[in-house]
Amino acid sequence: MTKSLNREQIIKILLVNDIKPSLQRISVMQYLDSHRTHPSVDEIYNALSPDMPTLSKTTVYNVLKLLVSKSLIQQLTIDDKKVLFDINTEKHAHFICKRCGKVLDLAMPKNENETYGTQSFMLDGNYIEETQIYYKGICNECLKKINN
Amino acid sequence: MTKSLNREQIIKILLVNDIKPSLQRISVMQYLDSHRTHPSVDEIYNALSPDMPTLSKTTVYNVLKLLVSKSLIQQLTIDDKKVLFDINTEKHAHFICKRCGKVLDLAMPKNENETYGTQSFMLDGNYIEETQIYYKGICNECLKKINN
DNA sequence: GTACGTGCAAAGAATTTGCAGATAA
DNA sequence: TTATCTGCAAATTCTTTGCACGTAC
Repeated sequence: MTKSLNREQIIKILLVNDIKPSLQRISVMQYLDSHRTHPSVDEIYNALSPDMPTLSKTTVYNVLKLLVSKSLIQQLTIDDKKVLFDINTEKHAHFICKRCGKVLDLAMPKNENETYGTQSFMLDGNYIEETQIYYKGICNECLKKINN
Repeated sequence: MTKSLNREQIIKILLVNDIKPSLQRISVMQYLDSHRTHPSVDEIYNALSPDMPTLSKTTVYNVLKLLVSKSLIQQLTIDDKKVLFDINTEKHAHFICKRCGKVLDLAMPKNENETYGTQSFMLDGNYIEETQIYYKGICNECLKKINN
């Protein structure tokens, strides 16, 4: 379904959004595109660091902030310990397992898709730019473990 | 609509939930009941501290954690700077203004109420205990300011 | 007296800031 | 050159932990 973006496609996306395609920015985008696991700043930094020895965490913070401001990626606050990131594609809800901490993508509830995701709309006089649905509970796998 | 709870009612709620009604716990509950503004730990501490000089922030953290674990209050992670708390029991969505940081209650989107709020249900094999909807954008008042 | 509750001080973790050097148009 | 981008170190903020004292049944 979702196909990984190649380097050229990522550069194009950055350019279209008025972002200079530095190596660091391309790398963060590429990482988020190929790892749909809602990584934290730390995970992204630790993953990229080996191949980019001079990379600093500050830069990862800077890049992520920039990408969020351009709506290329989404910031998730579902985990109260750390902020997570998700490359913006199709609208979906997020589920966090209270036991193992894993974050999963789930479909948006039915009959709501028209108002959810990244498009903007007015609600009670407020301008809504973003909608996030967070589910919290116990995941499939943890349920099995508990029953054993 | 929503009526403020008196001290006796709060004590009863705590007792029913197997919580010893200490002065600190009553005070935090009472504060959350009478201030439906989604306060942070700091705001609660700063508000109660003058009348309870020995109160410590650790205790506020402890009390809030306990109340959340008993589902008497809800923890909101809509603001990526700090965790917020809400005693409001009726199902509703939350909106945060990206400009002024204010958090407002908004109605749940239509045709969804049956699955949202605090009741549990299964979804894709996962056990959902909690559902939160977060809207982010620019509030009514900030929109007016911008247009001036 | 035993278990529980509270609160101080310290530790820990996540994020931001200030600034200097590197890079690119 | 002139802006922007990067990254180190330090600072800041939020939250948790360890532990000792207090309190209640």
